[in-house]
Amino acid sequence: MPRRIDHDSRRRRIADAVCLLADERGLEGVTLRDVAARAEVSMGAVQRCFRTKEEMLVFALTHVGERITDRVRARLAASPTRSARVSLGHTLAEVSLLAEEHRAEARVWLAFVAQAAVTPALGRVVRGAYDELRALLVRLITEATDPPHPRPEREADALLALADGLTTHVLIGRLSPEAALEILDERLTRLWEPERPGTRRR
Amino acid sequence: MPRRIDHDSRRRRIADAVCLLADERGLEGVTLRDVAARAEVSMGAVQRCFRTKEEMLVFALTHVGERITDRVRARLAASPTRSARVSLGHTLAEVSLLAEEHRAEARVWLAFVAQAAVTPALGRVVRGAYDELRALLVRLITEATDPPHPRPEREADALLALADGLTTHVLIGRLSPEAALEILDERLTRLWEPERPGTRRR
DNA sequence: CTCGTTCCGATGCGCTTGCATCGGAACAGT
DNA sequence: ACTGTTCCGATGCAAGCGCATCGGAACGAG
Repeated sequence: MPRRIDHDSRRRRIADAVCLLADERGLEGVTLRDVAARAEVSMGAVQRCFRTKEEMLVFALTHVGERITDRVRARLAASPTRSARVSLGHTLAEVSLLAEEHRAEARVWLAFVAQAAVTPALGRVVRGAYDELRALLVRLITEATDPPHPRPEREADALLALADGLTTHVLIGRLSPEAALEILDERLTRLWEPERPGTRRR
Repeated sequence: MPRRIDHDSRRRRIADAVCLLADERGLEGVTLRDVAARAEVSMGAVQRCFRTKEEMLVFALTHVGERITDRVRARLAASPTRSARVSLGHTLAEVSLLAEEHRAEARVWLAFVAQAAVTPALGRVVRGAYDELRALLVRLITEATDPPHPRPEREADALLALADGLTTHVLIGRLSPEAALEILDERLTRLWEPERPGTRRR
């Protein structure tokens, strides 16, 4: 048997390097050479781990996606005693990557999402991550409302889109994280208001 | 005097070519040569119009941004008789670029926004476009609500972020344009409901 | 120790990139 | 017709790209 190398850890290491570079210069700034340098491995090692650049990007994207969804789940599991409303709020804040220390992750995610709109392979991964988050939100919404929300899926889609948009606007410097949190919170508050069409309309 | 060339129209022609390519392959697929070919001019012409590639991208981004804001304004001006609620709805739908024929524009915008998070020059342009749209929304919200909305700016930010997020999710194939419209519409309906905290909360 | 196998660093190839250069085409004024 | 000015197509260049190749290092089994 030949020498033992932990491929998985190396792949993760490379994925982290991809994220670092994508955060600094965007996805187009990610080249095999620079990735290898950042991961402190040779180009040959990178090529052994991933047959093509796209394969590497897909892996890195999956890696980030899992890190995010895992963190969201963990945060949820860590405080099961809170009210459903608070859980939902914390979950959404986590999804929005508003914390300062996750800003880089948010930039990377945004870069990947944009590319995912034109690269099918990336699109599948991105959709997978969102599907997972949505399922989680659906569950939270159902648990949190009494009587149960009539369309938790629709509500989850709305919240997910809002969180995403807020992240983007924070990233381009148009919104402060605090403002984004406020908006998210206000939106959640309305979740517990019954619909009353026909009032105060011009 | 030398031969007369309409620089502005050529610049716009080149900007359109940039958008076409960005739509197909993302921003990294935009190269000077391909742009020149798509615009059916020589590379020399492109270089004469824009000193650097970044200058070209900034111009193209500005071009798209103006096209979008202009269209939104036009749609608003074209039907001043409608109720404020309807105007707001149409405006937001336009901002979200949900119409099939604007899908390409949406992809281009998303690509630029993602890059804007790491390229200051692009960031300024993107922020400018959003500022304009926000001002417009603030005005519409103020006009549409009675009594006047207490924080129209915050509301405008929320709507803008939601519209943006919805656009993104439509682009990656997670939401149908119809679903996005529904979410937008429901969100608008709630604009006319008074806040009633404390009800039906678990 | 000697294989047999697995791994990878170095190197190079073919191509593309953004950008600089420049000779000459295209005109307006005289 | 000549000149002066403005423009641009073609070409070249250094750098960087993704990827293929391969000799030898590293190690376990016998």
